[in-house]
Amino acid sequence: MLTKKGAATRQRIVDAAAAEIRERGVAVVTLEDVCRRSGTGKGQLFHYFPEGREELLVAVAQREADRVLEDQQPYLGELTSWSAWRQWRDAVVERYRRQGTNCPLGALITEIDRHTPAAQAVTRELLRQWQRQVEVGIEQMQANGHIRAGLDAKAASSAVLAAIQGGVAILMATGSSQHLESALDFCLDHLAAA
Amino acid sequence: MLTKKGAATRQRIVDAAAAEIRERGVAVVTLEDVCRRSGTGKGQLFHYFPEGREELLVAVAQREADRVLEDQQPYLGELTSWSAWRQWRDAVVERYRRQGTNCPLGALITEIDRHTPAAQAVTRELLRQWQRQVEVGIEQMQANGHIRAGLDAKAASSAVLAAIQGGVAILMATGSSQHLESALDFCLDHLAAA
DNA sequence: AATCGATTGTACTATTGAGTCCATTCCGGA
DNA sequence: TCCGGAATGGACTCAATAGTACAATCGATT
Repeated sequence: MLTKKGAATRQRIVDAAAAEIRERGVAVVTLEDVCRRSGTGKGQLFHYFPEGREELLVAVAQREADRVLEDQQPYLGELTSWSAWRQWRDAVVERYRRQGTNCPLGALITEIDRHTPAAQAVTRELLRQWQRQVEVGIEQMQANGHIRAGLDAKAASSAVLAAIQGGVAILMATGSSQHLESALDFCLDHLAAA
Repeated sequence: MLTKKGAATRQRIVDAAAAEIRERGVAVVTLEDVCRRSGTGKGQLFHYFPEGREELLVAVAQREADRVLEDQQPYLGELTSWSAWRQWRDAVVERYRRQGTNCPLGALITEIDRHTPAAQAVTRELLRQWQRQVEVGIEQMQANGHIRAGLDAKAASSAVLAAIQGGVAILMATGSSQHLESALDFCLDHLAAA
């Protein structure tokens, strides 16, 4: 029901849509743009995404969400020393700096979240996994005595996630990574003081 | 060139557009929806917003931006004691909780910022004023000895703004204000420790 | 009252873009 | 080789909506 060739075409469509959206914004990208860029036609697009545009956008959102976590590895998974935390911090800043003032995922969310529970699920799952990994990092630092054991790791990881999201949001709006850097440093300072 | 009656009509249009967008999302609101709700016609709309949809959206964004700061008063302007900071914190949480999972301003920004410098300016000006008021609050707390003088007020206010923005973003995505609260508490803790 | 610009209502146009249809081609297995 | 489902391409439909045209009305000023 889905040959190797078909899977490849489907992937080309998602890639093309993701690229178009990153470059020009979700609101202005049409299905024809996606077809042109992927070298396919409406036939294929609706063959692989029977629900049409919405279904394609969810697939793109999922792909972008996966990339977010991938781009933070291996640092995010190994937060066992202050130097590892700093490397992770730099990786996050660098990743979003490169992305510039476009936030494909953010734009997708504000556009489709309200209508499609599937898209909401993508967002929540991303946040959940991301925060969980930060939380594990904090617990490891507590285990080896670098952070006071009394600190609420869950609350602290919530704050770290919020700091990143906000820093990124401001980066999108202003083009400057200064807030993101200040916010992360502020969090690391407070963790180190604990 | 703009009578009292005309100004009132123009305002009705902006109000109607803002309400529709808050309730249903910017992507799905049409100019006819706005006309119907404001009791006007296309004629008026294009009379008062000759550039059409874009110009109207910028006006709505400006209005929403103004509300953001208004809703934090009088607390934001009087951050001279820890109890004032806590009241402000509660006002921010309450304000965004009420707004729920809709972020009219955020949605407007992701939809129109790329194309219209005017919209970018609205965002930046809001952030600038907001952060400046927080910074003043920190400086006041330093002046009366509640915060260590060595703290970099500009960096700290950047972090506070990012914490709020991120907390709000996560509130939009998940419906829970937990991250916003944790992030603000985390910031206040760190300020108090300084 | 006469005038003139501001204001208002509505019918109309032009475009765009999502989604459909269907004929054709490809390709792996019997 | 033949078959059937998967894959492909593109022309076509149809609805929605931004924006225009224009005639009618208001209301302040003289």
